[in-house]
Amino acid sequence: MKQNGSYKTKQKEKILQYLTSHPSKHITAQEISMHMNAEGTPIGTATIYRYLDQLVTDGTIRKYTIDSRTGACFEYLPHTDKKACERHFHLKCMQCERLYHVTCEHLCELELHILEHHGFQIDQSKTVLYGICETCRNHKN
Amino acid sequence: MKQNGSYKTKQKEKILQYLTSHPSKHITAQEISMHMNAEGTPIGTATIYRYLDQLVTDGTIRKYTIDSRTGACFEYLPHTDKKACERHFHLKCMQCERLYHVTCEHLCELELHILEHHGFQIDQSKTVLYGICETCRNHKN
DNA sequence: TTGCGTGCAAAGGTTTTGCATGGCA
DNA sequence: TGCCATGCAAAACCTTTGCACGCAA
Repeated sequence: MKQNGSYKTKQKEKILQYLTSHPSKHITAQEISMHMNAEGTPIGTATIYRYLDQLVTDGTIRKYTIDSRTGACFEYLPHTDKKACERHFHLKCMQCERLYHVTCEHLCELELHILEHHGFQIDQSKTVLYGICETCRNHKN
Repeated sequence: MKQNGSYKTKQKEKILQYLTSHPSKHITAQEISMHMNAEGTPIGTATIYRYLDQLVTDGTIRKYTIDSRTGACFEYLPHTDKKACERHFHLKCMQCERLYHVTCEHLCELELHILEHHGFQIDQSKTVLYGICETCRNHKN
């Protein structure tokens, strides 16, 4: 019987603290590494990746890749109340990095449609729609 | 005055031909390489990446990165008309990790609705809907 | 003590770069 | 003939893995 994440360590605490103190922000493994070096408490790369993997698995953070050149990004999901986020979708602005919570019947219809016509059951808590928000589009050019 | 892509070569022709013959399909640089090997006309990795970069820049193909583990994917955009609703969304099964491509007017309507009523312009290339696919739900205990 | 966690180094993979050669115009 | 394009190899990356040691419980 293998149980991951059963031990509490200083490394995990520091990494999670860094992630939670920057909610809705893109953070790479490299940034975490450099931050820890700057703090005088370096953490091995392997440890960082292993712990990030655990956090992704248990849903604490989300992993995505905008560009393969810069590598994967990780982002803390600030909603502790998972139920509160069950009934709405998330819109993430790629420019200002703000996260919008949208509750809309269109989205519920969409979910139903995809389930009925495409056989796919969407997990709203894991799904983020990426794009550009109104504010950023207005400020453009 | 530097001008990229000013020369027409056999390598470029073969790569573009392969991409256009598989519209709406995700193709990795590695797949192109292997395909060319199988065809008896191998093309250097660097050449493939350099040309793909050009095609992304001029908008002929689109670059996706669903998973940093497998690297970037490229996809031919069959329609130059941007307002055509022929693009598609991605459904990623969290269980079998398969990626589904869905072209559906409901999704296009959704995109339009979110733009008009929520002021948010979705970037389909970055957006992945997570959930469980039909096959995995049927196989569930 | 038990067994997970950590760090180091090495390996594995994708993508980029330098440089000489090849090929289009 | 000019250059850009190509190919090879090496480099530069990000990420994973193996192994011995450290540390939480």
